[in-house]
Amino acid sequence: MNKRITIKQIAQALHVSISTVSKALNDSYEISEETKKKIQEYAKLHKYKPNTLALSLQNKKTKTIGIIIPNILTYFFARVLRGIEKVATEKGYNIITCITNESYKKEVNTMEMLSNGTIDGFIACMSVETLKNKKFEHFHDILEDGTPIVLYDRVHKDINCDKVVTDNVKSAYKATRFLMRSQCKNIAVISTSEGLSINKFRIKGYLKALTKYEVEPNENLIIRQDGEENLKERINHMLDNNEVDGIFTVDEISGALTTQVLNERGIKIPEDIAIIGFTNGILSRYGSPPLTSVNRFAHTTGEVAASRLIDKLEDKIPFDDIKTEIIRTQLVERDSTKKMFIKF
Amino acid sequence: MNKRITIKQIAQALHVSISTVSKALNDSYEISEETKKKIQEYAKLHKYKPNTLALSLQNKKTKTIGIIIPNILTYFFARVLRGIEKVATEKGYNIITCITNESYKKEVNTMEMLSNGTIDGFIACMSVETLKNKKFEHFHDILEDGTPIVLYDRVHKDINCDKVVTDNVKSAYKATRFLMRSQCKNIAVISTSEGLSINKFRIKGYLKALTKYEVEPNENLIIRQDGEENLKERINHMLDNNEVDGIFTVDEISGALTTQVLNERGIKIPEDIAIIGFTNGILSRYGSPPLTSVNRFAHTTGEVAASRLIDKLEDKIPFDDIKTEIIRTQLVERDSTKKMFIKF
DNA sequence: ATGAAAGCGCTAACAA
DNA sequence: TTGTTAGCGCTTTCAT
Repeated sequence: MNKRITIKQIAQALHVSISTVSKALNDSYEISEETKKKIQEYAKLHKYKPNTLALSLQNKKTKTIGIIIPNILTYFFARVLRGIEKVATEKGYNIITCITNESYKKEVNTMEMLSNGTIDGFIACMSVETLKNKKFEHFHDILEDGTPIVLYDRVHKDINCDKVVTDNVKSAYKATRFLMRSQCKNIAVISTSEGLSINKFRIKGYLKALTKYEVEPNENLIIRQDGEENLKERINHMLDNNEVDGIFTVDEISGALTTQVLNERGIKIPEDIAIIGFTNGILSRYGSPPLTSVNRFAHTTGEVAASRLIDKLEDKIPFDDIKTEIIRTQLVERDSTKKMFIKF
Repeated sequence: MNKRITIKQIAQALHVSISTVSKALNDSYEISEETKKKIQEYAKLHKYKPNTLALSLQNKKTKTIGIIIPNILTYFFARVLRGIEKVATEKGYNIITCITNESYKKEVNTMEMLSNGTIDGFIACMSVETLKNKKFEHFHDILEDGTPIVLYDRVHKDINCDKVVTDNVKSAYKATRFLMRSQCKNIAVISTSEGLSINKFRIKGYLKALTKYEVEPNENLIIRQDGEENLKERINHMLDNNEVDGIFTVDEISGALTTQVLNERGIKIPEDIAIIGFTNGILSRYGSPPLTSVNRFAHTTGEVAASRLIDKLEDKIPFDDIKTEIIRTQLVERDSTKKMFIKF
């Protein structure tokens, strides 16, 4: 079935040696124009394509990098992937993408599987499970083998490798301050997937802003939970029992769900309650109303991670030159926040 | 740097031959329990892992499949990928994902690149560009080489391979009929990315439903265009000049944008105007209000495609047994349509 | 029970 | 200018 032609077959057909064919196809100066031409034409005619596997085996380089993604349905990760993909392609690398579905086991399996010659390096984001249980053995093993890893978004100090992250505390601080400046007095915060330290950092930023501007934090205005079950009920409950005029939603889903609740209650956004979101994704952009939110430059995150890894693979950076890159965020103003500001 | 141990090194260390090691590691009956144990222990101790590349070169099978995705930010595709990923993993296959960004050139390049030993088969969705220009040479070439391809979502009859698709006409027909049953008299339809035949089929289904129930199609109620620029303006314009009480939006973005327009105009959904969407994704689910829509079972699409391909790779189906699988759709009722129905 | 040798497709040092 | 040979890491006959 497989009709792919090999160098050997060309050699036989043309009555030359294998190495002559190899050299001719690589346009070596050693080969006469005449035979070169003959061989190249024959190769073209028969659609010769070098076998990537054989080449990789030879060079000990596969020119492909492994990407570990916890959940491809998360818009942020999909955009990171795109960023990675872009620079990988530019630099002639393939990517092999694996989705862990937030499972520790899957993460370990795939990473072990790939680190046997299939890939030159990893760009990875840990699963929630891995992070919770702090089981990092597989990362240590792989790094020890000399395979570079760049971690993005979710990281941990116990893993000594390159990292690309968002400054969550600072960004949340700025978001909260923005609400305060636009005259919100009672600001709530909502966070799902509370298991992630990332989200904890965001709440930290929120608290920091309150403290800084001398607002007493109110635990009744802080909703933290793991999934999205009952979230709308909890929000309703909070609104029933508290005065709220601004809500900082720490992830996309929370933002969308909060919008739904406010709309259902007939509350005007932003006049009655303003909303500010985090991770400016599709839900923020296409919501009703579109949400003001903290834009995370997912694409840049992917680009930076890929560049860093490839530079390492190509020995432009020594293996043990470890760095953590912090990707800035930017507030994108849309219709869910008020336009009048207090200076302070 | 790379400390990965090879079979050869084990052989040297233990003063046995390479083939003995190979056999021992594969638990061959030819090797004495004693040496087997010795070798296996040594291998374990030194974390020996067989080199995947070498194995693939030998077997002429890589156990990896190439996935071509036009745009990873499209929720539908991301979900298909997940479905593929799931069955691939179950059956011991890796996937190597490539994003074409709807570019013909990128599609050709990556597919050619991969079809040289790197992958055993493809699961692909053509770029818009490819489909528009009807340039299918690369598919023909690859199929001719004996590399199987399963096409999903966007297909063309000139490519003779397995396909997994949605019945767009029928689904659109049902969606439109649903609106009519819920007492909508003047139903508009909105479609972006009109370049795709898929969307044309959906409009066809809409027209079919109208005709069937003796409603005269009105061109003023049909918006078709390629991107999302000015879409909101056009919708507003349509609403200014026509009586409309139901809108069928043929893709997720149209649905979200239509919702925004209606909300901005203070039009009540579904009392004044009902909306029904297509491709039940994140925007429909988390919109305000959540949209009733045609659910496309993206996950199933991916699963079916992967199963089919792998069956072929493992010779459970002959290469030239070609089939087109049609994945059914299902209407998911949410808050954007009325609950009262007319029987007809 | 163990080992030598050939080969998967290719490159590269060395010989001719 | 062309060819021979060894080797990348591994499996698999075929000897021993």
